[in-house]
Amino acid sequence: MEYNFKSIEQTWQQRWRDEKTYQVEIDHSRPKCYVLDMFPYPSGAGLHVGHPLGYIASDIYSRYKRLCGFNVLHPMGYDAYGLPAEQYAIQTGQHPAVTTEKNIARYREQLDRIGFCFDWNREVRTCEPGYYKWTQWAFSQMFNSFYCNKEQKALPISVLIKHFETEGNPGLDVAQSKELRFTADEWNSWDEQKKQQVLMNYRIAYLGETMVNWCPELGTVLANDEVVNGVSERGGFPVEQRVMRQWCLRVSAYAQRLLDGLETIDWSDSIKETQRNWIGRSEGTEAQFKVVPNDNPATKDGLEFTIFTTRADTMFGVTFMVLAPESKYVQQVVTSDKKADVEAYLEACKRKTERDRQAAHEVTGVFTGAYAINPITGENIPIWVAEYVLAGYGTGAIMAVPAHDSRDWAFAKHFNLPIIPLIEGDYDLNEGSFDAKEGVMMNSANSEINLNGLCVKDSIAAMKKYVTEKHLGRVKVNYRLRDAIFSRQRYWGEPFPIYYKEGMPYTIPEECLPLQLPEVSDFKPTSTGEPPLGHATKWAWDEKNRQVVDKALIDQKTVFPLELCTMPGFAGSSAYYTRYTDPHNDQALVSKEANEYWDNVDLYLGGSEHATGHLIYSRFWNKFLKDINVVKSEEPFKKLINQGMIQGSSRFAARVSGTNKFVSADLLDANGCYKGASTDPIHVDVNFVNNLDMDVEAFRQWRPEFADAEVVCNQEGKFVTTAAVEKMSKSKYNVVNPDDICEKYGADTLRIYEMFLGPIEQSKPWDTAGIDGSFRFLKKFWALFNDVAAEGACTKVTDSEPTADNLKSLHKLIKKVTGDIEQFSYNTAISAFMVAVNELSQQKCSSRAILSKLVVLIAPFAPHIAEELWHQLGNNGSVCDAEWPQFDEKYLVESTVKYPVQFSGKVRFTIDLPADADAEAVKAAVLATDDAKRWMEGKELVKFVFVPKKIVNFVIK
RNA sequence: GCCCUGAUGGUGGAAUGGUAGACACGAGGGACUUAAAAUCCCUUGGCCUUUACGGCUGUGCGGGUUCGAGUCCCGCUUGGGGCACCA
Repeated sequence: MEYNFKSIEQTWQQRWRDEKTYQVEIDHSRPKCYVLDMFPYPSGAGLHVGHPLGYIASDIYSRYKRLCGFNVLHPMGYDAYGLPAEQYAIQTGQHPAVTTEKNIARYREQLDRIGFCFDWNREVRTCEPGYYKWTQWAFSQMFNSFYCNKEQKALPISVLIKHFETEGNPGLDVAQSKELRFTADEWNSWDEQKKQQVLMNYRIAYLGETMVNWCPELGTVLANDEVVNGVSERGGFPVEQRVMRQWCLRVSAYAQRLLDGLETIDWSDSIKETQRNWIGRSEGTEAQFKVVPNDNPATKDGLEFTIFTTRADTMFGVTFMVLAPESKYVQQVVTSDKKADVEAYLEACKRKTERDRQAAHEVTGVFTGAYAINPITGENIPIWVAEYVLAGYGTGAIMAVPAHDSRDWAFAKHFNLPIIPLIEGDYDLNEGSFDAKEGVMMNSANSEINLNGLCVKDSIAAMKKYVTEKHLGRVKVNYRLRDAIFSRQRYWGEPFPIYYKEGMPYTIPEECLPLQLPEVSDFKPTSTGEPPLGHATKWAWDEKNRQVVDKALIDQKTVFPLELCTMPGFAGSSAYYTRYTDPHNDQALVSKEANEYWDNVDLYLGGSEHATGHLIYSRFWNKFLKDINVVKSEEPFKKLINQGMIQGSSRFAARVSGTNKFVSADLLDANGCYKGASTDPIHVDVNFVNNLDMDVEAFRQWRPEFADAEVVCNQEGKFVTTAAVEKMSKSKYNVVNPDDICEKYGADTLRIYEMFLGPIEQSKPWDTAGIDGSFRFLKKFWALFNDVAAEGACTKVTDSEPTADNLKSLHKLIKKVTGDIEQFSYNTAISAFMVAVNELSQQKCSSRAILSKLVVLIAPFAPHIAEELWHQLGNNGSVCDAEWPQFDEKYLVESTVKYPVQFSGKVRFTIDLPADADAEAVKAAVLATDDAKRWMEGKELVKFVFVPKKIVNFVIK
């Protein structure tokens, strides 16, 4: 019987569907294991062979865990809302709901062919009302919460209101947009609108007037992680800074918890480091500087401002101060004679885009005419304004120490300001500053404090203590992490459950969710920032009747306008892992029971490109859900593996420049010229190139302009192309479709080959040529059971007793494969299979006992062939419910072991020794050999090293 | 500039500090076949003398630790990624 992968795979995929083999339920008799893939955007291009890489890896792990007795949750769904889906819809001129539906169907079809063990009963789609109800619900919860720094958790906003009513806000330690001061009496005297305004300062989901990344081309604002090098991540369109009223999530309140949590999870160092950089914790000191009164009225009554520094030790070297152009202190300190200069400078700064500012790096600035008093030295130091100081970080003001900060140094040099060295050592301050946080202090003493002679680390500590005790400032931690901008002026996203009464936002009652996305006449974004939901006619909230009504009714007393923006892509993807554990629940995001059992994700697979986006937002979202007692774990993803990208391997045909003449690459000279004429490499479709040999006929048929091209082949009549590794993409004609591979080789071969390609975390190019090896392996595997020439199933299997060699091969394999799967080293596991299959076929192993275990071992990797053989062997049920074979050391014990024997580091001979021999016995046995006698002659034994089963080593003199 | 990662044959890649190059592709040679496909066997890091089951050399470069280093330490070169006028 031949290995007919096509019918095997069809049969079993159908049976898995019919018998709901992969449907799982809570089962308290078994431990759970939650294995998750990052769900895909159903893009219009469909899957290429790179996409399933992570899915295959997680599928193997899921199947393995199931065989080990775990109740495995392995779901899949679609991240269908958001920019990519909408952009695709706009490009194709169709409604995003239609294209999304179509793309999902295509994705599903492609995924099904590969034989995954997803529980499709738990599928979620972020764009379905039953799903986004809970995205909206979570948003409402955030709106109705604030973050208490003392308890380090979110609390209901009602707690805060109660506090305001009785004590006002002094003494509160909460996360806030800006510092406010008011008493209980003041609070109680305010009207509803004013109270709502104040509360907005504390809500976790809040409406803020902030500087945002506005992308005119996409017609929407973008979060920081969606902007790369000043252009949009999607599309690469320019992004400008604008102040807009936007919904924001107070992610920054969770900065410390996001940082601390990294210590508790099993993620790669690089991705943790990326998140640490993104959070950007910086511990330093805030210090107050008094402004010397000048002719600016604001300075009359002892104006002071606060700076932030990580180098408190350098306060003796401050020679000037710098304010950010946007700092409110600029207007308050500037003297009348400098006012015009300063205004001109601020105007010039405003005109620059974020991108100009990032790229230019020129030294610019202007003197305000004002002076501040250095609290340590008492000296007057000039206050400048310069754009190198950022308003958004720290306090927007710095003390400049040009001797030990390169930016301050460049500024001082440019404007000829004094530079005072504070650290001993031979560095040249004419060349640059000495920035390193090391060395011994000097020039740093007054009557109260003396840092001279201390090292930098100690003097930072000493100065912090001094500043705190003298009430000159305080220890302060700053984070780079900003609040997430949560509004998008786009159509295809979750509507906010928000309506506006007297200009202030209110949430739609929980029972009325979901608030469904309305139909609109035109869903395209506008460059002015008017959201497409503005076109919706039935888009107003009737507060009394608790329903969505026509906008025309807004004149009525109880009908109010609804929010027009929608939520960003990451809204729906932030808590989807929780929803999978209880996907059909319409009473809660997740039931207590489901969360108690399934808890968080044990293994999460996905690309590292989400390090500063989804993986931060999800962690934030989960922490919030924990604070409001919806989930029990602090972290959503215990272990994370970032699969590498599969790159394309492009092929090029050389075309003589300016002609339609193609020349085989081996006929070109070293400069790529053919008979003196230069050539250009032209992308050709990899699907009609075998290795480097191009099918000329297929090439001619490929595109009409090549149909009558002149093609010069080499002497053997072949046309040779050149190759290069590039991103897999349509425009490079290097896309390989998994469907084609499944058609030609089968899903099992595809799975094996993708895993065999290399470590899953590494990026590597796809090369279809190598797949034959994996296909051959499965054919050999099949041939262990079936005589290909004969009729009938499992004709080669007998009930004979396994031999010692059979058992050894099997148990060696069990040990290796088990260990490798646990470590996600699938490529080496497959190598071990190849070795084992070769050994067993050489041994002519026919033992049912051995072979049925072999089938279980291969099941995670090649489930279809495993299922087929499992049944041919006469088993009932699915191989999925078999038991993972246990490894037994006793079959591996060898009677003798070959040892390489070295004398003083050099290998000289090998010797057979009993496997259980101890060091003394080995030493005696080796020394008794003729070789050893020769090497030992006239020498003295200095040291003897014996590593069991590894090596025997004599050091002689 | 700071931080994280990687560098091993023609290629993808193996190697708890213990015989570097497993396994696979490709290439070369051979068997079977009218032929092709499929299958099977041998060779395959480099360089020497081929008389061998032979010698030398070899994991980006330069040092070090060790009886022994691809692996550990120090200093470089270089690819990839992150952060960045963040005080």
